[in-house]
Amino acid sequence: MTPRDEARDAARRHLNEDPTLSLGDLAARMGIARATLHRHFSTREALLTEIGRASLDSWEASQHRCEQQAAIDSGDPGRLRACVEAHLRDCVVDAEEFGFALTDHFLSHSAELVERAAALERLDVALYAAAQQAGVLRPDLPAAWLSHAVWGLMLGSRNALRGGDVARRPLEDIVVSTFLDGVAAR
Amino acid sequence: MTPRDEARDAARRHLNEDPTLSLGDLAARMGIARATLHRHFSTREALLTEIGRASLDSWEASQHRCEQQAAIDSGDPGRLRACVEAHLRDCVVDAEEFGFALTDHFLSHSAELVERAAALERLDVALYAAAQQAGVLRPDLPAAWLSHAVWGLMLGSRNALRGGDVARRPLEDIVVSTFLDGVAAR
DNA sequence: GCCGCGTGAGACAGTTGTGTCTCATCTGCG
DNA sequence: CGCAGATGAGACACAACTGTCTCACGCGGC
Repeated sequence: MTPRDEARDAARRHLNEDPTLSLGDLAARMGIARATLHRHFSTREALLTEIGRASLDSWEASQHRCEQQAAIDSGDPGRLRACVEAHLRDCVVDAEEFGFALTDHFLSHSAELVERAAALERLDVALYAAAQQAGVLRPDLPAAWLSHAVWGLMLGSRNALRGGDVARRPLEDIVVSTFLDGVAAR
Repeated sequence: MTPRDEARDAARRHLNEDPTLSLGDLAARMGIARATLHRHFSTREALLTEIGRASLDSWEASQHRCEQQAAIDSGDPGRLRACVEAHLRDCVVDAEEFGFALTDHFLSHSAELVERAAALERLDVALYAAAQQAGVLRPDLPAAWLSHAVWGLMLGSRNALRGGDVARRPLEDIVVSTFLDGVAAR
């Protein structure tokens, strides 16, 4: 972990708290001089891009960890179901750590990041589609919608956590169960 | 509809497209002079607050329209279920029209709006809790979480729509069904 | 025609954030 | 000790946005 990476992670944590922080305020909270921040990241955009990359790295790592592509190729229902659930749990963690990036205006206009995110999202959609094919997920919903729903639930889980409305420990189960089973009584 | 209200709605539409618009760009897109915009709304905050109020008005109107308080008091499962569903559909419409307000940094820091939103949310949470009590919704999830989940699905539905991944017409059914029934095959 | 009102256009100053630069200080190492 | 590299502190210019002001124009009512 280079000093630059450490600075990036510290900046991410503080920006996750308050995305409106100016570089001056951010450096102050990080306990370093603004000049030092500029030495690591020449511009604000460079810093945000770096954080965005780290966020996509984490997303991609989750896809690899649950062997998403292999699960898709296998078509095995059990494997697909496990993959969906594991990925969902990772998403909750990412939402907690990178949440602000999900709605940041700059990040959602950076061509590089948008393109890479789109590629990762395509694999997620492929996973959902394969799970539908295998009878794991309902076939009557657009696979792309499932991806948007997960994204929304990520934001919701982050807010629930920050608002103190749901404890951290049961959160993942709650999100997974809400997504898969719905909230209606049966 | 006063000229001020018309200006507010026009501004809302354009800010919904691009929340980063400066007042100069916003006025240009509205086809009026920046000075005229300032005559209607003395500051940017005044404009945003006004839009935020309109958004909360719409939320409140939805609660009245489906007689939310009466449904809660009645404890009638059929009524509660209808109320939850109707409210959810209204939320999808609001997300489409006011979506940017859901993640706007200023709006989520305005004491007036935050307080009023909290009051409206309390009634929503009461609805969900009553629906749980009546056996309409699962009792094992925190009622506050249901409110966060709806909020997240609103954002997700807005994104799905803007991304062209889901058509407008089936969207409400999709959101309602995802929320209530979940996405797992059965 | 004349006047009042709202509007467009543009100038203006103030504020804030940003990026660059300089200089003093500190720290680790030879 | 002497030095190289990194850091903190602060000055500086620049850009963007904002809020205020003035002035000219056009349009409607009297």
